Amino acid sequence: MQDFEDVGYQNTFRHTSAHILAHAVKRLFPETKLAIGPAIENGFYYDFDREEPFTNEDLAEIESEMRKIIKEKLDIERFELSRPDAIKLMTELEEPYKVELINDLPEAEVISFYRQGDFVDLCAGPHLDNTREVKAFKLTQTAGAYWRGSEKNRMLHRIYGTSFPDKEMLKNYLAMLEEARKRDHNKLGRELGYFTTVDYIGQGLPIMLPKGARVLQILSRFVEDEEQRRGYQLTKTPLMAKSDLYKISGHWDHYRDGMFIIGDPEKAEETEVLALRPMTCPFQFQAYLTKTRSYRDLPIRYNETSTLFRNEASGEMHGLIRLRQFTISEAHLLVTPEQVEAEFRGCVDLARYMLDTLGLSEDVSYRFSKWDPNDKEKYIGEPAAWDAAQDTMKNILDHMDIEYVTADGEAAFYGPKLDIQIRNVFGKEDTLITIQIDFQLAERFGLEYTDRGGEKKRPTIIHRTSIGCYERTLALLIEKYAGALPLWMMPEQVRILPISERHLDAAANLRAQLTAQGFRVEADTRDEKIGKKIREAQLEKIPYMLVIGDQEVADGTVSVRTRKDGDIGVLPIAQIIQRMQEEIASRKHD
RNA sequence: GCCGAUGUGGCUCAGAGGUAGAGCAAUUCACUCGUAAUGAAUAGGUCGUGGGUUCGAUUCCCACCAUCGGCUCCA
Repeated sequence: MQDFEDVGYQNTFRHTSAHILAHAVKRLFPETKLAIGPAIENGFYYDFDREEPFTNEDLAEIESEMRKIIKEKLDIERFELSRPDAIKLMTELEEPYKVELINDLPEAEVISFYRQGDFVDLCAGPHLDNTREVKAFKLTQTAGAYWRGSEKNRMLHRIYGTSFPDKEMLKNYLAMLEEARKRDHNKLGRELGYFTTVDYIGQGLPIMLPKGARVLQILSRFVEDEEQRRGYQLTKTPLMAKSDLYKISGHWDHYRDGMFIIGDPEKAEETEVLALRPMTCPFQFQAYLTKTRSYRDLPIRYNETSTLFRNEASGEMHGLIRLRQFTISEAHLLVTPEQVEAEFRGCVDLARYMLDTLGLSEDVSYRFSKWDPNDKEKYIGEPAAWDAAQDTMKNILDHMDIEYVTADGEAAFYGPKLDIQIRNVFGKEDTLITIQIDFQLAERFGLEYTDRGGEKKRPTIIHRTSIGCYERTLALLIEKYAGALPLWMMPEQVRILPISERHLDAAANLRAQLTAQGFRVEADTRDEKIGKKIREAQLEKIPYMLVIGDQEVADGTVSVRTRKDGDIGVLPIAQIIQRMQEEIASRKHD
């Protein structure tokens, strides 16, 4: 058997699985039209066009048909056809999507097909030799998906599945998914009391409960302090502005669907039209514009813990990951062309420092997001400015030890981005941090500085975040640590557990003592058995549980349990304080 | 926005066309307790919202809202 760790083989394996899926669907529902069915990271899918969506019962039926096809041990054969013959074959089989695909293939492309029994599919391959090799598979879900990924096209029915060379591997994979589900911030974050949502408040507008709000506060204080150390100046700018501002920035023309607009743009002559801010840039630029600037003043680094509002489409919201209102560690750096590289590096360095401190470094990858020169709707500015900004960024990236992938059409509307992508427990990727170079907005806003020789110049603008959007970061932290956040950012660090009523005073005293030392500490003073109090504290992932009873009161000690190591013994209070202080100071994470 | 699923007390879940249950949690009393789940009692739901069908709906139909999984979009 070949090595399943080999990505090439794995893709071949999953791709053949997709063909078996399509084969089964065609047997059971012959009127179904085939679209495409690739291997993906953890499995495969196939898109089908048919009137009725697939039900769970259909899936079970398809699975058993797939089992039959595998048992039939069908050989998989490749053959090639000329373009006219290929089109003829697919037309005969009434597969319009395949015909469309063939027509779009480049002139020189070899057009190949794969056959297994009575099933034929247009396919570049490669494939396994025989259907029997797919020993273990499972259809995991159905979903809608647009033909060729465009919302202008027809929505097809997609079936997702996964497959492995043996049953044990499938079982392990499904068990891993089950574990990931337990860490899902959207479930765990609610259970642990970090946040909630209310249907009459609306989508993408979470209530941050005391624990969640506390973590956001801890993180933002940490970020603001660190940025101050690195020469940033904090601003506090309005959450909304007149439409005039966004007309200058380009948001009005290029981002209006993404904004919450107050007032009626149709009656702009008579009434005020405002919009909640989707980004902070134009506001911080106004701070720059308050006086004339010299090259000696640059770089200027404005940071802000900035709440933004984006009118995301209704189906986009998800837990704390996609919101309509969120708060981001925002900054804009106004720099001379000579300073761009050093300042950009500084931004990357800060982002990496943040990721290290949070313990997320291993989960990220870097993406160089460029514009799409053909999409005039989405972007502002001339190709020359884009080329300059992209060349500058590429040059910097290539001189840093950063491995990155390039993505076309992922830029912001005003400039290219370095996106730091993070994978969550399910392997799903999102942008956590972004650093952008902008050669456009300085012109639009008339930002300038006087250069050494006395001439007026445009500063280059770096847009960046250091830790990303706080809510999203919290979501990833909850998943990363399964709710057991590192001590320094834990909303409740210590819980005191008096064994009986006669230890309540001692518990209150200890609580006061620890609070005075700066710990976030609570006491469980309910009339409950000690075992139950401990159990509940464990479920809440409280890092330190201090049990206090007769012996401890007499000796000035506490019985210490940690969520990680369990019972670590009876220690003098001073000693446990020192231990916790050291752990907090080191910002240790497991 | 599109496709699909879901929505019963704080949580997990039963239930059925005739006006709702269980366990855990909560409250009270007893027990004053050394690593969750002692006993007794009490309270808590117009079954997501609004229409419609029906003698009657939470259960059937429609619309809307929210949540979840995808697509598209995006921090």
